[in-house]
Amino acid sequence: MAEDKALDMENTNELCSTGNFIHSYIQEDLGENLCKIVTRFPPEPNGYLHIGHAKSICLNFGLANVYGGKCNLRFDDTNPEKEETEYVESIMEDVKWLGFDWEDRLYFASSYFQTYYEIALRLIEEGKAFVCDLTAEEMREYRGTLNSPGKNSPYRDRSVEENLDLFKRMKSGEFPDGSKTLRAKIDMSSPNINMRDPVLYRISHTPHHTTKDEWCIYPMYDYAHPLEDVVEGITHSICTMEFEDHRPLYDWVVNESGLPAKPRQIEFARLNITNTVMSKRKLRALIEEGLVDGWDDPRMPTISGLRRRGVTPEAIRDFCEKIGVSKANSRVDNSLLEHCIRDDLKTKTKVVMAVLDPIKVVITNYPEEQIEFMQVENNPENETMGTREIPFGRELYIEREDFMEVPQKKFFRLAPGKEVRLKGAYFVTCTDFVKDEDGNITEVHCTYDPETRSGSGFEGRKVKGTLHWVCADTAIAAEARLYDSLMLDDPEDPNGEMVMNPNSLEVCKCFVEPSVKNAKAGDRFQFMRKGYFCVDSKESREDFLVFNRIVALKSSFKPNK
RNA sequence: UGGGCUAUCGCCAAGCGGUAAGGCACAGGACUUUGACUCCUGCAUUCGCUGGUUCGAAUCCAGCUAGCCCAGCCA
Repeated sequence: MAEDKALDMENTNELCSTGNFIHSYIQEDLGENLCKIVTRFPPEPNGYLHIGHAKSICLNFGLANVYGGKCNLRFDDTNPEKEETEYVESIMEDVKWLGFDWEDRLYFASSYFQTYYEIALRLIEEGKAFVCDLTAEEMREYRGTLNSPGKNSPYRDRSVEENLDLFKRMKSGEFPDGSKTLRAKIDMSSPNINMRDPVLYRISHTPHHTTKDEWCIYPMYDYAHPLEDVVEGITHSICTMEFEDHRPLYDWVVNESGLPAKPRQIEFARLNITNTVMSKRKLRALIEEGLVDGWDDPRMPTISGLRRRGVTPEAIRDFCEKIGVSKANSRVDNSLLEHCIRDDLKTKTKVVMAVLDPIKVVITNYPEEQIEFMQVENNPENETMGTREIPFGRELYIEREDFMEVPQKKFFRLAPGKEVRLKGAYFVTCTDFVKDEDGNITEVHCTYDPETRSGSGFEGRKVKGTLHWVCADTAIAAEARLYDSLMLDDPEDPNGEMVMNPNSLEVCKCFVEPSVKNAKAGDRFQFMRKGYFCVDSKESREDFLVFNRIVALKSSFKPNK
């Protein structure tokens, strides 16, 4: 036991130098009488999780893990108008998929409704809360403005008895939505608007996703959240910056709760990524307007979209680690996410050949009807993945962009008279090509040099370019979906308009080598020189594979414009 | 014109009074049967600005400036 503790301290000391500011806060607290921390991830089940939530998940579960504490999953379901069971299910699936485990600590704010109610009753008895009859509009007027203080509600001085009576009747359903609220009695002249007698409870007769019509009064976030934390014994309540102004109210509720726990609220800056829409409101609108194929459209920055796209949880976790945590507004470059994805996939995917934009190649000196099998490594960087055999024949497909009738300078690929290596096969030299009446190239003719067979040890001469290819007779026709990193034309449109980038999805009729024939939904590959791909889990069929490009490979080749 | 927060390389981000970590991006070069990967090399005499304290300041003090958040019976 003592040993464990010593080990823990050693770990935390190490973290001192590399951790973010939250680590220092926790270490301060740990130094006093705290020996274990408890954090929580508290989503409202009103939509699907996105990569911004992943940052919070990694932070909360990660912190608990580092300090030998626990992290709860808690649904902040205090607003029946927005919440649905579909969302709680998807959120649980996503958190699990990301690799985190809340064990038996799954909580719902809604399961504490009775507790909140009892505490509210006590607050009323202590003269710290009152029932207010002001309409929403009147309340806004009484609240004052950013620059001027508010004034007390005319209902502020009701007697304890009257308040108790009214609040109980609110609960029993006697009053319509919006007719009354329960408010904290704090300070209408506070420079912090959150402290100007904030609403604690409102009336809503909308059925709730778990409690159905059991309640018609619902606690507000500012009242419920601190209580949830106190009840669960949360030590560090980590949230985003916009709640910083709410902290005095959070602390007020914690103190008035009468419960011993004293959670500390810590705020950090939410995640923004270049070219990426992160507003839940906008993501929902995209779906409602039918601009995307649901929450899991592979272009979406949702966890389910990233998953369907083929991004791994490891890559997302690595990304969340690399971006750091601070209080400064920031926008992380999308290239960092892409880097994390490639970095994770490079040693764990099989490298296969697929031609996305095919042009036929005829090896004129190769025997007709002949097929030979070439052995290639499944992943040159990971020998444990073994080798496979791929067929080679007289007619092949190569990438249209790998041939140029008039090559630009430093073009290492095929052009009349030029020799290249076909990966895993032979050197071929372009001797001729065929054009149709519109001037489009329809066929490239080459000769091959039998001496140069891959693996033969041929050293006679070198070529600069190596092309991927597939054998025309045995190739499998498939579909590849390429995604532009820009989903919306202008993700930060100041007017909030959402216009899809017309190139956000490009569908290619492609050919893949026969070895991928039995690929299953979710299987990932590197298509040599083209990027990482994943078999689509929704639309791929056994007899017609559909691949999503997860991310392209980097390239220093600059095509002339 | 109230309150809160933030400001270190193109983008993130360490730094906590002893003389600017790291990652991404980018640029060169080596290697290469992926123009990928890998490997080298380069990339802030300077920390929003101006003063001050100090032997010494990104770090302390003062004053500015800029950006973000707050006036839901949303979270």
